[in-house]
Amino acid sequence: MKTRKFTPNPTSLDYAILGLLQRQLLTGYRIRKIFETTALGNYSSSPGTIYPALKRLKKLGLIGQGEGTGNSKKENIRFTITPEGMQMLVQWLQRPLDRESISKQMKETMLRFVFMEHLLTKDQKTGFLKSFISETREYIKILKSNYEKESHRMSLHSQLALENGIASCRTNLRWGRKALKEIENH
Amino acid sequence: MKTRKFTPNPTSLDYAILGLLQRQLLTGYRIRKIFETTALGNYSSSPGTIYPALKRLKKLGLIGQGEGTGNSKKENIRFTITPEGMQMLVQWLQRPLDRESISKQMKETMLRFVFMEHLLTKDQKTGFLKSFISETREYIKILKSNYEKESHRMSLHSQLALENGIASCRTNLRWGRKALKEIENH
DNA sequence: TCGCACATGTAACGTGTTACATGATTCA
DNA sequence: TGAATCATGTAACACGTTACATGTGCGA
Repeated sequence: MKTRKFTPNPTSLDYAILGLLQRQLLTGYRIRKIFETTALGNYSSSPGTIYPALKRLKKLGLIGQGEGTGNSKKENIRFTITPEGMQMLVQWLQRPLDRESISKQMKETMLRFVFMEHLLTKDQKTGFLKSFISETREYIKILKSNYEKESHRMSLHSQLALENGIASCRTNLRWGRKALKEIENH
Repeated sequence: MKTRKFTPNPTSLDYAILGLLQRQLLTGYRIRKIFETTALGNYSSSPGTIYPALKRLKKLGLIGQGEGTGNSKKENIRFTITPEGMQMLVQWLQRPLDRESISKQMKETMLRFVFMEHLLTKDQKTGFLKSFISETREYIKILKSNYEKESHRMSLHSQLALENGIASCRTNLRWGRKALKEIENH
């Protein structure tokens, strides 16, 4: 619903790829396998998704080809992130958190949290978490007042669903506080 | 990643619309407003999403036009769900829960939970929750063993992200047990 | 040598997003 | 009368999904 520019911004998937490439050189296939098998792999691993994404990232100059250290054709470890790609990634990581980030885009938010570890300063990271905490607290308030005002009018299942939403946010809030502590003590 | 038929199945959005229409007659605009304002509104409310969706649901015979009780042009309360639409909706509600439902598609799963209230039998509803509970428990086990095996190799932020995932699942598990109790006692 | 995992791609298709357009009704 | 909201739509575009195609290298 946000007004975005028509010139297409990188997708969440694009950032996920950049984030992976920031730490290690990978082939398209490796990236697919990571999305397929790991917990972060919230994204599709199908070739029809990954290869076109790599293509457009390359066209935008955000990634480049690292020449295969190529004895066999196998380990042609391929893609590298470019300085421009790095800049893009960091910009994404630095975006302020809003309501959507914690209500509808928690997975993307967690991804940002993971990727920022080696790319942002300690202050930026604790700032991120503090903002996460306050936004979440705020959101819980809204959900709760909503619950109190409407629950008598809501059906049982709707009530329970809303309770689930509130409980999830509370869990996130606790997690945020814990994470903040751990990061503050190095 | 599931092998789906090429003939397009209804989207999650389509089911959301059917679910709303099951309880009340609504105009396209009303539906948009619901998606825009309510907690369930995980879906886009833009006209470019809703009106084409309504069009295709109508073409599939899943919804129909209720003639406006039309004094003014305003409240031409429009769309109704057809028997075929009802059948589709119920089939969706009855789908067995799998790992994806509780790991990646929690919002859709909650939506199903809300819509099944008046459409499934008590046994079906408790069955749904029992299945939800056991799938979630199973998934937590996997995440935990993953954590124990890998955490020493993982970076701090990755560890914390995984902890968030586990905590979320635990919250869902607790919620499931609570919901089950409430539904079992009428 | 048979099959499987590795590895990369592409074409067709449907859907959501953005952006723009139009007109009616309500209310200040 | 003019602004805001109600109400419906469409065109261009980009993206993900499905399905198919192709070829290499390795181990049984």
